[in-house]
Amino acid sequence: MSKQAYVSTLLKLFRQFGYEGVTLSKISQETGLGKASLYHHFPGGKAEMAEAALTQVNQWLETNILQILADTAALAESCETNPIAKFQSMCEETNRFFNEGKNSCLWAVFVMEQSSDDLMHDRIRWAFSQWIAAIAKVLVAAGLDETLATQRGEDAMIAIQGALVLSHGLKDVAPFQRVIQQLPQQLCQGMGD
Amino acid sequence: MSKQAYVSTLLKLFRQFGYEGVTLSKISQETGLGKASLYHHFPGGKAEMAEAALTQVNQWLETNILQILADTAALAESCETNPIAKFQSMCEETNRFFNEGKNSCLWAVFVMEQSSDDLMHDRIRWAFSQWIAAIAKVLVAAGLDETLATQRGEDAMIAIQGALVLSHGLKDVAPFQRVIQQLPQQLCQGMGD
DNA sequence: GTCTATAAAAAGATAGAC
DNA sequence: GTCTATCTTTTTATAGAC
Repeated sequence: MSKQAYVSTLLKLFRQFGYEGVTLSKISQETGLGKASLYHHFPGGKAEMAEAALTQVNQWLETNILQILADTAALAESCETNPIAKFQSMCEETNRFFNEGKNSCLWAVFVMEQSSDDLMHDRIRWAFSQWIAAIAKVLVAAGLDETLATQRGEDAMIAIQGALVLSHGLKDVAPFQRVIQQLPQQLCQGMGD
Repeated sequence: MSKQAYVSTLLKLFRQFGYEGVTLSKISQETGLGKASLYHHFPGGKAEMAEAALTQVNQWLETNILQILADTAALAESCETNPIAKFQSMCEETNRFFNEGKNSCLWAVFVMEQSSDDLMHDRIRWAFSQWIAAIAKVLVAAGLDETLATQRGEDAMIAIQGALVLSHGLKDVAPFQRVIQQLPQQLCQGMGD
């Protein structure tokens, strides 16, 4: 089992139970590693394990979301008039990442629990900001006003995070599914359609 | 110090740190009660304390939100054409309850953390459902299609919960403030205006 | 109703053998 | 790189005096 696989297990646990809800015993059980072995891979203990999980999420954001949105190749021309295709790709990735709404968001869990120290919280804030800015940049390139573009980026974040909370609360992924499906249109409303 | 005051302290702690993040030591510190005294008031221990906090939130919902929305007096006539005043009252109450966006939502924290047992989760699901249904009922009374009305109720929940998450993530209450301010209009869009 | 004292269990973390 | 064994601290919870 590779280190990446261990981190994936950590991510699964932390986003499911929160930082305080995860114990080394659970981690040991899920990874199959003894506690002492966990400290070999993560000398900083539980805190370092949570950081590793956060790193994986932020890397997912960079690789699978920010890159798509910032991509100026191929679709560039049509995107300038209507970037809906980019937002559809973004939503597909997001839907997959959150397992159709059944997973929770590590950022939300850590932030709501106030378990993250200043350094972690800064990295979470960075993630939210970057995602919003990347959406806004696409919309500005398509001709939208900058203030409105940023607002729509925020609204997209709000919709995704809120839908995850509601779907978990209702034990029904339908709200999340609806949000994911409507989001591209909403982001592009009033544009070249 | 009355029992209600203790429960308010419990609510403050649980929504700030989550179920697992709160320890009896913290509770003892914040309430000024010794641990043994806490068990006098809440024989069921930490689980019962969390239930009491949830009860207080759900009672707030019934008293300050559901009642306003279901109220058929006074404003009834004008509300039939445009219920925006009711939604403004709802948003004012919500804004106060969440301390302008600086508080988190106990439902969201418990649900995301998966700390709540089936019974608690059912009470949280009830809360979400009732709030959504109450909004939808107002909109239906004002002439909106039932399916669309329910969708708008869900969207309101999504907006509130998502804005809380984002505002905490960004350490900036502006997104929550904007959502609260825009919500009444959004709920009533396309109606008697 | 509150306290001191204490128990019992579980938590995070380390030493040292293999 | 993984393990067993152990340590320390913290946590939940209780007994019993006042």
